[in-house]
This record gives sequence, C-alpha cells and structure tokens, in this order.
Amino acid sequence: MALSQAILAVLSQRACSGYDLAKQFDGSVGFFWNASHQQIYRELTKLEEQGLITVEVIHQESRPDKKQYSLTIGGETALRDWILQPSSPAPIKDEMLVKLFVGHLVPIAELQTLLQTQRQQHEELLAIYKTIEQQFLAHPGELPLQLRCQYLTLRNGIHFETSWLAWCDETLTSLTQNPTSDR
Amino acid sequence: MALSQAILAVLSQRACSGYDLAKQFDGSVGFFWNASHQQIYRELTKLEEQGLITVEVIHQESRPDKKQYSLTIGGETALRDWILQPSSPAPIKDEMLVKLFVGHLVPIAELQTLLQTQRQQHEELLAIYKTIEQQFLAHPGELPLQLRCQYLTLRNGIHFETSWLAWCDETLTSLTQNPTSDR
DNA sequence: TCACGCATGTAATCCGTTACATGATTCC
DNA sequence: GGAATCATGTAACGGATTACATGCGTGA
Repeated sequence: MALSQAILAVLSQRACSGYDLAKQFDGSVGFFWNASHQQIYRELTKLEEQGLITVEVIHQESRPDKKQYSLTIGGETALRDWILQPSSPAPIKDEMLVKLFVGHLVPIAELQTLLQTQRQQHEELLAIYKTIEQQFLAHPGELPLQLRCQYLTLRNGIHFETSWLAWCDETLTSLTQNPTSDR
Repeated sequence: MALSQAILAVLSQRACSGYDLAKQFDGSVGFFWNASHQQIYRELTKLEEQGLITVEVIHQESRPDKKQYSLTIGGETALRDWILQPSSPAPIKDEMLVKLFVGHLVPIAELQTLLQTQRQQHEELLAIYKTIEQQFLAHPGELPLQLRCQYLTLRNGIHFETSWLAWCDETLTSLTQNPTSDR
C-alpha cells in the first residue's frame, strides 16, 4: 500500500522523526493521505529493515532524544519508481452518501440537519485550504516546481470542497421541494 | 465500520443473496462504498449472529440454491439509528496526489502522462454516471423520495468527477508553463 | 498543580485484499 | 470443448483503528 510511499515522500523533502511525520500526516500530506502515529512507527521499522531509510539518534537538551529518519539512495529510487507506476482513481468511501442513499428511512428534517452539518465541516476545510493557499500566492514570482507541485495538490482540495458545497446546496434544495410528497 | 450499515442499507431496499449484494457493491452503492464478495459473506455471517438480518434458503431449478437475506425489525431500527448519528467528512486517500506532491522527482513529461491517464479514467466514470442519470431523468414527473435520494448520491459522483476533470486541466496547464524553469 | 507538547512504543481487534477452492448450467 | 454466469465459501496476510502505556519539560 501507499502508506510506505507517502512516508518516503515526506522524508524526501526533509529528514524527520516519527513524531514529526505524525504531525505532517495531520495536515499537508494528511489532507490526501492520513495516518496515525502507530501506523507510522510500525512502517518506519519496516522501511528501515528494507534499507529504504536510515536512522540517526539525535540527542536533545531538555527534550527526549529523537530518531531522525532519512531516505537512502535505495529509498529515493524506490520512490521514483513508484511514482512512475500508473494508478487508478481512488475509490470513494463516504458514509454520508450511504446514509443519503436510504435517506427516505428517516424524517426529511433529520436528513437536512445531517447535510447541513456536513456542509459546515466541508466549509471549514475549504477555509483552511484557502488560508494555506494565501501563503503560496504570497510567494514572489513564479513558484519553483517543488512548491508548485505542493500548491497543485492543495488546489485539488479546494476544487473538491467547493464542488462538495455546491452539491450540498443542490441536494438541500431538492429535499426542500415537495418535502412530504410521498410520506 | 460502515460496511455492515451499507449492507443493511441495500437489504432495506430488497432481500438479496450474498452474490446479489456483491453485484450491487460493484456499481450503484459501490460508487461510494465498495466491498469484495469475501467481505460481504463474512459480514453477513456476523449480522445474522447479531440478529439484524435473517436467512431463507431458496431452492432453484437449474441453478445453485441461494441464501436470501432480509432485514429484521432490529436491523431496520439499527440502520435508522445509524443514519441519525452525525458523520464526519470522509478522509481522502488518493495515491495520485501523493505522487504529485513529490512530482518534481520525476521528469515533467512523465507527470503529465500520469495525469492524462487519470483524467481519462475519471472521464470514463463521469460518462457512466451520466448514462445512469438519463434513466432517472426519463422518469415521468417528480421522482418519489426514495428514488430521489438515490439520484442525489449519483449527482454527488457527477459533481466530483466534473471538478476532478477541471482540476486535471488546470494542473496540466500549470505544468506546461515554464516546464523547465528549475530543472 | 494541571494541562499540553515532545517523544516513543505495544497489544488487541477489526477491516480489507489476494489467493485458493468447488461445482452446476448456459451459451458460443 | 471452453468460457461465462450463478453461487458459496476458507485461509493467510497485511493494513488500520482503538486502547493502553510511559515519562520529561514548560508555561499558565
């Protein structure tokens, strides 16, 4: 699976401890591939065994020591090779859609409340993405390729959340029309 | 997890065998919650143990016998209760975005090829959704609530794929501009 | 003193994937 | 004769989630 590659991807940008990685996977990369700290620590052990990363224990005053991981040449090659493999569209797994699919089983008002709550959460995500976007846009001149790649993944989130909001509105409108036509 | 609820959702619409369910989860419900036949059979056993569904063995001439599952009262109640629980936005797990995030590690032409392949696959999905949409639109008069709920989940897919295509185009354009500015 | 941030892990359970396994009928 | 469809499962493995577990330093 791609968790290992996602870790290699982060490490290709800078050497990190497990703790640092866990933070990255809760924001930035986490916006499109999330992972808990337990998963990350386990995966780091495996990747080291495979020789794709190396550890260096860093002693810190007034802080616990940390293990800093970095890519080996083999790790970087493995990452590049993986990027070049074709990938299929990510399957969607969305609880809200399962609920709406059989939404007629609950009162429409309840359905509308659920959708409104979802809408608000997606709105908050969009706001976060747009704040981060401002930091990219503040960059003087054209973005260098590495940053531009990151920016484009963020744009995907913005597109996604924007279209989700549009769908929510369309759906709420549809559920408002003739709300009791067949109950 | 929601696999059990997704199964209850399908069974709430009509009694099904494991085989029938597997087909539903490969299309229709499968567009937003997929599952393999192995998962389904395992889950059916559990749901029956919990008393949320019942089996009836149906003998068929010139076909293997089949086990037809249907919701019990308890199952329907459990489903309704689950629908009413609030749910958080589904996490995104998209390999392509991980790849693009570190896309600067491979030649831009390769990145563009990857994106074009993805674009095409999303286009095909959109075409499928639009074909199904036509069947809903052919329905005379207003759609009854149950069908409308299904239609609205399909609309979500249409919104999603459309915005994905727009993002792909934006991204391909961005990668075409100054393609060698910093390599 | 209490909560939070830094830092690392184990254990149990559950979910998901891949491979293996069988057997009848129908259509080409 | 061979492939596809109907129909059901087991087994092994790997990925993900939840809970448990520890311990220091800083700042309110």
